[in-house]
This record gives sequence, structure tokens and C-alpha cells, in this order.
Amino acid sequence: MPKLGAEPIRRAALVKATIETVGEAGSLEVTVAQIARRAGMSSALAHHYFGSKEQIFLAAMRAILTLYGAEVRGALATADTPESRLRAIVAGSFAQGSFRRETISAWLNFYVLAQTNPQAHRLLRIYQRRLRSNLRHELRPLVGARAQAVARGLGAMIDGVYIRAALADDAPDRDYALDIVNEYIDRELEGTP
Amino acid sequence: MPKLGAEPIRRAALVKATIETVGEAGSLEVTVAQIARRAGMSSALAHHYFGSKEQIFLAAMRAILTLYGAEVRGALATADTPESRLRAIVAGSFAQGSFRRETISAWLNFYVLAQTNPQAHRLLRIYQRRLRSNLRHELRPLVGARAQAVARGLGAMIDGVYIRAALADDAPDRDYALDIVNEYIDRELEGTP
DNA sequence: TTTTTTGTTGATTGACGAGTCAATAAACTT
DNA sequence: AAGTTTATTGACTCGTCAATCAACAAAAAA
Repeated sequence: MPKLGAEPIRRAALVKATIETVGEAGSLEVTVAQIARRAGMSSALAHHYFGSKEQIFLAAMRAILTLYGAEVRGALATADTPESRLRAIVAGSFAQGSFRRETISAWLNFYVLAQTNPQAHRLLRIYQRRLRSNLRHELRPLVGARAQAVARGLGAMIDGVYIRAALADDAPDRDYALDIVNEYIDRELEGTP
Repeated sequence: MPKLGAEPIRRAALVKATIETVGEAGSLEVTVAQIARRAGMSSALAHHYFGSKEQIFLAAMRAILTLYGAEVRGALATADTPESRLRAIVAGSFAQGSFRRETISAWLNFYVLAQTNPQAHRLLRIYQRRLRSNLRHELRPLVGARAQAVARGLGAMIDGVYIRAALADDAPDRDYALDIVNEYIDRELEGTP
């Protein structure tokens, strides 16, 4: 039954299945067979398209970070003042697409993978750098010289909220997450209008 | 050459070796044999004392959290005002004993383990609860009703700084970590003396 | 229509690793 | 001295899993 042009569809299905499988298992110790089954194909085909388990993981990680970037960009599109743009970056960080159980859990696991795998490390670095640079850029006109320090704090807090959401029993609460970070922003902007 | 009373020594050696091995590997995918070798014994003996790899991990996790608790308590001992106690909790969180490469990496990995393992989950929960309760207690006289919210933010930020330290290339920088968190505290206490 | 390219899988290989066991030995008890 | 408890390990079992391969099928190209 080979329909041509299957490759991109299969790849996408595998990436999706990887995030789901890793997210559900809460661990990278999932088998290629599990992922492939979820994606509706044999493990041999998964290997055929990606070559190795490592590459499957990296593709999934890229997908997560790409989605994240898209959400932030989307949130930024409607904001024009520095403060609203700053809040938009934060809101984008906790957007529905990214801020869901399996995605958060998968993200955490890929974070761990970055300790071992140089490519994963690089990917995460790029994300962190871009986030901080975005934050700093909007913070500059708001808090001046302190922009650098505040951007670091904000970045750390966002990651912290993520990691805690991964451990929570109940479904991740977007508004709760936003409250925590926005409260910090409120304080920082206070008296510097 | 069996000297009696070896059990506690062997257990401690295994726990230490576990943290080192997991920390260095940056992953829980280490073998019992590796851990045992590092601790200077056969893998059979490790199984003899702990029963399973899972139990070895849990013991190591307990050790990390116990050390962490001790550091915070130590830092608190010399502080008496609410603010100095608050700063002490933070300083204790990044104390030399806990805030080192392998320990941070091991901690992150155990964090992931808590997604799968109920006991690990419980342990981490206890730590989080205690930290937040400590923070809230000192914050109450400082920021009143906002204590709850600030404690959450601080807790998240501390975890965030940890997770980022795990990914940094260079050795974890205690002062840098402290700066980030203390800056946040400065802001929160501003205007509420 | 033969050939090539693309898609697909069941079966197999080869490695690795958790946990068990039987055996050995030194201490301690009676 | 005989028996028991504690310490210790090499060798083995048994399962799992990533990766490969041979083979088959259908579309496209020749």
C-alpha cells in the first residue's frame, strides 16, 4: 500500500508520538517500538526514516521548541508597547499549545537529555538565548540598566514554573503560572513608568 | 575479609557513588555495576544491600534532600530577623554542599524520576512544601498578605536557577545564583520595611 | 513491461544489564 | 569445635531493545 510522499507524514507522526509517549511515560526510557506503534507503524520504519532513536528525540525536541517559538511570536504580534510585549512573551511561554502535561513532561526530559547530548544542548541553548534576548529587549526601556538582571530572573522563573508544573498532580494551570510571573513583573515595573 | 558492621559504610559509599555517577553521566541510565565499581564493590553486593536499583536511587535522593535541609537549617541558625532568615534560606539553597555540578545534575535527574516513581514524587513534594512553608513564614511579617504569592515565585525561581545551573557549561556560580534571587527579594521588600 | 525508486514489515542479531544463586570466608556465638 | 550470622563475589539467567536485513509491494520511470 505504499502511497508516495509518505515520508513527511510519517516523520510528523513519529515526532508527535514521541512527545506523547515520552510525556506520558515521564521518561526517556521508552522504546522505539512503543513510539512507532503509537504512530501506527513498525519500529523498523521509524529507524528507516530517522536512523536512530537519538535522531527521533532530537526531532521531537526541535518540534517542541519550534512550537514554543511560534506561540511567543503569535502573542507578540498583537502587542506594541514594551510592557505589553513583555507580558506577551510570558503569555506565549505558557500558551495552550506548549503548556500541556505531555509537552511539559517531554520538555523536562529533553532538558535532561541536553546534559548528555551535544545537539540537544545546542538546541536548548538557542532557545534560552533567544528568550533572554527578547526579554532584555523589551525590558530595556522599562527598567534601563537592570534589564539584564531582570531578564535572567524572569527566564529562570519561567523555567522554574515549568519544572514545577511537570511535577504537579493536576493539569497545569496556565493562569496560576501567569500570576506568579506577572506578579514579579509588576514589582519590577513599579515606580518606573 | 569480612569486617562486621560493614552495612552502613557500604550503603553510604553506594549512595555517594550513585550521586557521583548519575551526576557525571547526567542521566539515570547508569548501571548498578558502574555505581558499585565506583563504590569499590561488586554489583551483587549493591543488590544485596539495597535490593534494587530503584531503592539505590531513592536512597541517593533522600541523601540529597537531607543535605539540602541541613544546609538551610545551618544558614538559618545565625539569622534572627525575618529578612535575614529569608536570605539565609536562599543562601542555604545554594550552599557549597548542594550547589555543585554532580549534585545539581543528580537532583535534576531525580526530579525526572519523580514523574514515574511515587516514592520519589513524595520525597520531592515534602521538600517543596517545606521550602515554601519556610519562605512564607519569613515573608509574612515582611510582605503581609502577599507572602503566599511571593513564596511561590521565590520557590519557582530557586528551582529555575538550579535547572539552569545544570545546563551551564562552566561550574555553577553560587554568587551569580544568589544575585538573581536576592535581586527579586530586594524588589519585593522595597517600600515595605 | 521491465526497471527503479519508495514504502513497509517480520524476523533476527547482538549487546547489555538487572537481579539471582551458589559458593567461599571471616567473624561471632554457644 | 561446631554452628550461625554477616560479608562478598563470579558466574549465570532471562529479558529487553536498538539496529539491521531480507523480502515483499506498489507506484513511477524507462
